[in-house]
Amino acid sequence: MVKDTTTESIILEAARTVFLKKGMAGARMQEIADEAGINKALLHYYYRSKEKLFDRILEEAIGQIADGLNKALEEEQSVTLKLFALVEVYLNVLRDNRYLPLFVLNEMNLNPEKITALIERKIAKHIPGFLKQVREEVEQGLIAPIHPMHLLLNALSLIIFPVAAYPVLSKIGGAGELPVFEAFLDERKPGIKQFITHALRP
Amino acid sequence: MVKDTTTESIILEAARTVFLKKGMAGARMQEIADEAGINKALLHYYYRSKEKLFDRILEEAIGQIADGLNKALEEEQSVTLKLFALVEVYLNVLRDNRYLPLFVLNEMNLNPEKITALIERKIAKHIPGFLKQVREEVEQGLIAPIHPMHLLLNALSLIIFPVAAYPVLSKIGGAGELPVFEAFLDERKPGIKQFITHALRP
DNA sequence: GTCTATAAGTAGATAGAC
DNA sequence: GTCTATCTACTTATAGAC
Repeated sequence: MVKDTTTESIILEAARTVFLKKGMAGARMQEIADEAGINKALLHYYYRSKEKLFDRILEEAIGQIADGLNKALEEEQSVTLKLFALVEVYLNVLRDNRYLPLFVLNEMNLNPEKITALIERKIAKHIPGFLKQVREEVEQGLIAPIHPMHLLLNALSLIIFPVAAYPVLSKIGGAGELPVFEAFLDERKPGIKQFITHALRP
Repeated sequence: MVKDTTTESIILEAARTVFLKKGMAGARMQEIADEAGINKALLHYYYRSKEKLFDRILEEAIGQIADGLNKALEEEQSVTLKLFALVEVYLNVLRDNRYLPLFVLNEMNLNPEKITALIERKIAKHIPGFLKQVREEVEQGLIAPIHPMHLLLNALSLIIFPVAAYPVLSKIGGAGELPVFEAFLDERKPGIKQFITHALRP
């Protein structure tokens, strides 16, 4: 993969870094310019306004989340294996984008209309099928009875929350300190899988 | 409970509403003044600066989280019942403060030093004891083997994430719509308890 | 395309009347 | 204590030289 070095992509990379960490309200065009090693005027030359630049980054972020969900749920597999795939896919994405969840959740609260438009068509492709599959496996006695939507929610919670909360968690760990971020994620993978597996035993 | 109607408490209530929803960077003193039905100058009369007012709200918010955790873990009960208590306590708090988790997580990312100082002494009182208890119950075969810290983390994830993500989740629900917020929380309580119970069966 | 300089608008904070 | 008016600093955005 050749790294893009055009001014435009350098700006996007810088905008990603700043917006993801600070959000729309907290980000400064000056900081993005500094991060990109250019000046403010050039940002406006490529993207007319802060909002347009932000929208670009936001759409990209939602795309990552949607892609992960769709990729994990589209394969023809058991419910358990689909959830395992979700663990793998998302934790790999989050390893390089630890601010992604908080960023999207935040902007959703501040600007529901904007995100709703982006999210509805991208996500939800494979969700109804997955929920149906859960109901079937429950009926067949393959997994313990559970509300399908809550199962998906539980899996997403176990995957995403610890990543988003890592900075806080590392402070309340008390005696048993939390390992550094990457090692922590490596621990979570089997931890989550085991927890889900146990919970779904019939 | 008699509602406090002093100017000071009216300001705090307004600041709570605005800061919790928009964060430090997104909040505007003018908006807080409007919400309180007073003017900007008066905010500065009571709290010298935006930051001082914000700090007051932040400390309060962290207090709520710490109190919930301590209250749930301090009783002399089994691991499972402590986690059940955590579900009850937190979901009751979050019912009236749905922005609480995102608010704290965000500000932690933006200003780690500030929160770290507040969090370390308040939280972590009962956590080491709880972790030890988990290890003991595992050894005694009362619950399935699990890493104590991950169990606590899993419980917190299942409780908090769906609340924080509710606005997004209600959009990706697809066919099976999510119920309104309060009803959703009522569903989560037994849902989480069941999931944890199943996962911990030896 | 990229820069410097600056305009225009906004937000936090203060002065001073009542 | 509470208000109106104002100051100062910051932020986005544009004009115009190179």
